[in-house]
Amino acid sequence: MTIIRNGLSKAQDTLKRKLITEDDYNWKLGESEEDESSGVQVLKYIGGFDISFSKHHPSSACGTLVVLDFKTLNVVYEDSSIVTIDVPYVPGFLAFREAPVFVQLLKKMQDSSHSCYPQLLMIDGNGILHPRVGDLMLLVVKNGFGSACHLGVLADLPTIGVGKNLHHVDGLTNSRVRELLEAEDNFNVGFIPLVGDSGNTLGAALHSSKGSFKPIFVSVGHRVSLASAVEIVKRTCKYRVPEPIRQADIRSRDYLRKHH
DNA sequence: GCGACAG
DNA sequence: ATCTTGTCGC
Repeated sequence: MTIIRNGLSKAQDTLKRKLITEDDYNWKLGESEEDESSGVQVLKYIGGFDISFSKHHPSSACGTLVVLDFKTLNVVYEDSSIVTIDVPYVPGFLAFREAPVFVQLLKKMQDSSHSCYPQLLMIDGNGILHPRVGDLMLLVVKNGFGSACHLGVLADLPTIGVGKNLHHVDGLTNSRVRELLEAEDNFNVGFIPLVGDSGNTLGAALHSSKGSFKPIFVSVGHRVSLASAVEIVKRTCKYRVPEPIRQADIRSRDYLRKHH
């Protein structure tokens, strides 16, 4: 197992060299006034990706890519694919299971020059809120490289990582996060920065919808800042899980049920 | 040594 | 991730 982890870590480090953790895109969030009429690009198409697995066939799964209209949150594109996944799940290396299907679905959309190709993707898993994988050429590793980072680099698209559970890393534990959330002295507008023992801000915990005490964990995937990521996630939450991910989740499960 | 460990 | 019914509440 340790030999496997070493190989996966090395592959992760290679991709990590391309990671960008700041805003790097040519559109805006389309606040109100200066929208489309002013000529600037506005964020319109947000993609969501998820995989569901079969109960009796653990190696067969369904990957689903959806695209939603940022403003209406309507699903404007959907594509699912049944695949065989033999790569085992190893904590810290989730992306290696998801990457093949993800790339296949995205490439299909790209090749067909679809009009609603996503400007940004939301991934169910973490971004830089992820365990260290070792030093990178003597450089200090400032953050991890979760599946949202991994898929973002592969697609060369901005990505946001959204976890439903906390992956304990850099001293961040459920009890620690609970303390931070309860100590709402930081009456931040709904989210708490997650600062690890290293002093780095790895993500944010936020109560995304009214009826959920359980937070979601947002972190930078690729080519977006944490501030932008949080803002975008907030705007796409009708329920606890942001719509792009929720829709991909629901539809991948449905598709798998119908076709297996 | 033991437990923890995204989906 | 997946195994799973009802149930309490807005």
